[in-house]
Amino acid sequence: MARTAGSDGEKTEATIREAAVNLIARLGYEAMSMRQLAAEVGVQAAALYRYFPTKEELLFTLMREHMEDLATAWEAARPANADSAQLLSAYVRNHIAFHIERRHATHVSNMELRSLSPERLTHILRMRTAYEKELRAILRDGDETGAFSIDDTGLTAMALIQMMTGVIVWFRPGERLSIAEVTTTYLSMTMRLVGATIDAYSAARPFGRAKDAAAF
Amino acid sequence: MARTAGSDGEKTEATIREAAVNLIARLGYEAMSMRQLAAEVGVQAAALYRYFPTKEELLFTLMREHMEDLATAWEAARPANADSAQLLSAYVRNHIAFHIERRHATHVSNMELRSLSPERLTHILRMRTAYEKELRAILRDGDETGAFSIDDTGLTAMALIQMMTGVIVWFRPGERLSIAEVTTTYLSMTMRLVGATIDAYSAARPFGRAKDAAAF
DNA sequence: GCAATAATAAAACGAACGTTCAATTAATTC
DNA sequence: GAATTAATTGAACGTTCGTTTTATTATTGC
Repeated sequence: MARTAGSDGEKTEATIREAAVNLIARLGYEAMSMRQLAAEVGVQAAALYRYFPTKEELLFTLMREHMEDLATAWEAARPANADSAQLLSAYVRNHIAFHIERRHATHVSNMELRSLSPERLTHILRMRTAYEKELRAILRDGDETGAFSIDDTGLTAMALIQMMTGVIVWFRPGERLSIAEVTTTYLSMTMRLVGATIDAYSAARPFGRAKDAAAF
Repeated sequence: MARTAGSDGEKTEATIREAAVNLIARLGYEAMSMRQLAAEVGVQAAALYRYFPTKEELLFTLMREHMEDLATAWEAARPANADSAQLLSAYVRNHIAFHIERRHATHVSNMELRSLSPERLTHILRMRTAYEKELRAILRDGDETGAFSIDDTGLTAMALIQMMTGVIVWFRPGERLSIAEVTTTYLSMTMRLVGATIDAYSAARPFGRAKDAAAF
């Protein structure tokens, strides 16, 4: 009938966020109804509007925070005083780890862009572009200093990001490959792709050849 | 009012298919209404049901035919009596050309899988797996004969397909790069990625180095 | 030109949608 | 322990959805 015993706004909001990410990832934003989300949370649909004014605002919040978290993770993972190969290695490691850990949120951020209003879409795309720009800068630097040999840095950056993000499509934790094995193989493919010199390549991977990934 | 002057079933069906691919690619399957589609075709919503029994059957038809066309295109493009590098080169060329040419249909086939019933989803995934299997076989052969040097053929196949299909996300005809330039650069990246030997690499690319792509 | 058939319109169906509003109860404050 | 605030319910609103039914007109075959 009304306020329920033990109800807590903060907890409810966190539960909504979590349930929304999972439901949208599974069903898609348009296919998920507010009533379905409410049922998952264990609440009536009207209660959701205490935390998010509209369905689209809920989607936008999930996406914006995901992009913010990605930027924060990269800032923390970015090594100081590192050469091109080390920077690229750190970028790849962080990207794969982050996206595997947040498969559902990534799925939402990649697939539901068209459900955003133009202004909100621009906001998210700007954050995404800023993140991709970091990779382009690493590739350009490496190409100029001779650490890499790249035909087209812009195109290569897009190819790398699509290749890495694609992991979430097929990767399932606990199956044939571990996260460490996948990361090592992707690092190997990345270094080959950018034409990294052997020295730079080895320096960025001090733990042996890719074939030994299982030893991680 | 009823049957309109000059109306023709075959033409109407073709128009529906075309409009549906474009609308679904732009708005998403769930967001596109049958009334919207009908308006685009220039017909009342009820008329659509003369050609497709349900909305989902329409989606499935678009996807199935897209996958059939992809398989057919590869059969035609596949060279006989070719070595691993030539086979891989043909696969990459065909994949990129096909997907750029049918950006919208590819978008639909990749993004709207979750709107299919389990049986129809299985059907489409089976076709997709069969197509990907061809690439895995090429990579395995090349690795065994020494033409390539690959850590994990399954993982590499997925990475390559995601990288190549990703083209449709950012490529716009008539902008900075031509299809030929994009294809050449992707070929170069692919050959590096699989660790192709220089000989096999050059043999598959008789028109010079990737940097010369603009001359195409 | 008349019968048969193909192609469409117009209207309606029930169900589901996002959202709002008033009422109600739990927790907090003083 | 009364007043205030926080959290939620239940019912309802108008709209839109996919789909069906019935009637009507254009085209085709004889």
